[in-house]
Amino acid sequence: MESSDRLLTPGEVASLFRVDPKTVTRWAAAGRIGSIRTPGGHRRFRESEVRALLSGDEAGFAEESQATSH
Amino acid sequence: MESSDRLLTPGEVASLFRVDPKTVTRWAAAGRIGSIRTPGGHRRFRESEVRALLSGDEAGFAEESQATSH
DNA sequence: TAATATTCGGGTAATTTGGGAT
DNA sequence: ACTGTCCAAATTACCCGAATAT
Repeated sequence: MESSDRLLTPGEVASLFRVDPKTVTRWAAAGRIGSIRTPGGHRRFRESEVRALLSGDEAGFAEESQATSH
Repeated sequence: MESSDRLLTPGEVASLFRVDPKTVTRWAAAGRIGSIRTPGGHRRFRESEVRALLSGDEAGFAEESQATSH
C-alpha cells in the first residue's frame, strides 16, 4: 500500500540485520525479501518491509517487567 | 522501544557470557532472551538486552514456576 | 571526465541451525 | 533441569575483479 516508502541500499539493510551486504543480495535473489532493481542492475529495498522483518521476533518481546525485589 | 540498537551474533553473545553458542540458541528458543531472525533463519540479539543481562539486571526474569511437582 | 565508494558476479572458508546422544 | 559436544545441512562471511552510483 505504501508507495512513498524510502528505499534502502544493500549496505544499509546489511547494517540493520548485522549481516554482509552480499547476504542481503542472496535474500533478494531467493525471493526472501522484495527488491527493486535500478536500471544499472543494483538492488534497492523498501524500508517498511525491512523494518517489519526486524520487528518480527518469535516470543521474546516483553515489556520491562519489574522483577520482584525479592 | 529502541529498535535502533545494534545486533549481536550468537557467537558474540556466547563469547560475552562464556558459554557455548548452542546454549545461547537454547535461551532464545526458550524465550529467556529476545531474538530476531534473519530471512535466512539465523538469530540476532539486541546488544542493549544482552548488556542489561550482563550487568546483572534481573529485570525480565519472572518467577513463573510451571507446575511445581515438588 | 575523473575519482571514490558501493554493488554487482562467482568461489571458498567460517558460522549457525537443528536433532540426537552423553 | 541445564550445559557441552558430535554430526550433516543450510546460511553467512570474506576473497577477487568488473560494473554501477554519486
